[in-house]
Amino acid sequence: MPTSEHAEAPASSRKRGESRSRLITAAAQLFQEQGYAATGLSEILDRAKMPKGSLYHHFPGGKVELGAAAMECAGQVLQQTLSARLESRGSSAEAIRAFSQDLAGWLEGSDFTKGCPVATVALEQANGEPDLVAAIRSAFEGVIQALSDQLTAEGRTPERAHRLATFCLSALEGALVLARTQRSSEPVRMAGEELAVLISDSARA
Amino acid sequence: MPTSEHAEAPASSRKRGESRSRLITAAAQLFQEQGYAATGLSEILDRAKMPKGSLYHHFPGGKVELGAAAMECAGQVLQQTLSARLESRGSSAEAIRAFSQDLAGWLEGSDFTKGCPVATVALEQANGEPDLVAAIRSAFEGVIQALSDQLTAEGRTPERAHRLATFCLSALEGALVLARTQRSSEPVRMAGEELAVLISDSARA
DNA sequence: TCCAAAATAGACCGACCGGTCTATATAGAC
DNA sequence: GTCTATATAGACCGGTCGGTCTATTTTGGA
Repeated sequence: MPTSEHAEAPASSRKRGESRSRLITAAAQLFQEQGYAATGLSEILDRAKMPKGSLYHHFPGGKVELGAAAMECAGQVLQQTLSARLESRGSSAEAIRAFSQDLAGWLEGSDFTKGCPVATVALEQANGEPDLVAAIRSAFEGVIQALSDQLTAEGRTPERAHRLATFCLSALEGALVLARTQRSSEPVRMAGEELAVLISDSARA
Repeated sequence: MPTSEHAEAPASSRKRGESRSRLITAAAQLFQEQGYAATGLSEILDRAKMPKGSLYHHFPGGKVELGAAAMECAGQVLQQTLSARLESRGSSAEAIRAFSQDLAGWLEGSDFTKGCPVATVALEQANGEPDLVAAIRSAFEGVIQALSDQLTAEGRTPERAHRLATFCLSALEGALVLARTQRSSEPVRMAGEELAVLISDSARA
């Protein structure tokens, strides 16, 4: 155990942060696999190996607050994965191709239990808890923005870039829906290919 | 057993069919709006104005059986709407454009409570009840097949047609997810436009 | 008309839901 | 060491869940 933890973050927040993030991770996984309503607090607590008291200590707002945190976290993972691809590959077309392979890998690696961590809750809560909707909206927005920025940097107009980025996310999200029901990552790989071609073509235009 | 059974549509099935379909319709609407797990039987019964006894009379398998019937019904609606567009418009590109406008209209007309009647349940039950998964899979398959047939008739190879049809459905499904969270039908209209262009281009190739 | 099947009606059940509450343990500040 | 957050721990609550069960009403064929 390190002797000094002071620096900028108070030492007392170390364990606090760890417990919080364990809860968020467990919740995000379960919501991703089976949705928000179908996931009971007891299930989350089991996976996080925590008592109920801790949950309501870290998230006084209960399930909704935890859900919002989980959506925010999931959105960041999505966005960071995409951003990493945008940096490592030069073009957005290649980044989308790689990103779709990431998604396909997630599907296969989880036996098709894990698609988009946000979409399941997005659909069932679209007209539900405002806090959840807000977190979900900003998660999607972040992904679109990241892609849109790159598309703009490649010479497209901001309007066209935003359209294209939204379309890419649409296609990948939908492909994840089909992929999970078909238990095949083919729709996602297909979508990645089609989008890469589309983006390349639109660059030439 | 009596030897009756005559004809194929006995009068006794009129009211029976009506009750069944009222339940299916109510269930399909609620599942579409808020998902399978979040919808209680009492809520379905309220909307259908039926007692619980009737539900278990028509659907001895309970919620799962009703859910499967609702998904099947919803899939047919989706497929018939698309098929109608495929017939009325000559080309698949125009049909997709019109179909996406249908979807956008559904969204706006319901204040964004109604997106794809199948997708919500598809995500939350992807690794859940097998009967539901089967109904959902065949619903999607029917839509893809209808579109794929038209694309093939227009001269594409069956493989290419199937790829393209899957991609179209992916893009529209994903667009519906974004549209509901953004409370705007723009993503759907955009997707329709992009797909129409894509299909037209692929015809020239 | 009469009757069995079909359909409606809803009370009732155990299980589990999200949430509250009190009690205990742990750790950093002084 | 002592004191006070902070965090862990889990019993407990009212409500609702899906599902079962027993009546009663309706209905169409004989």
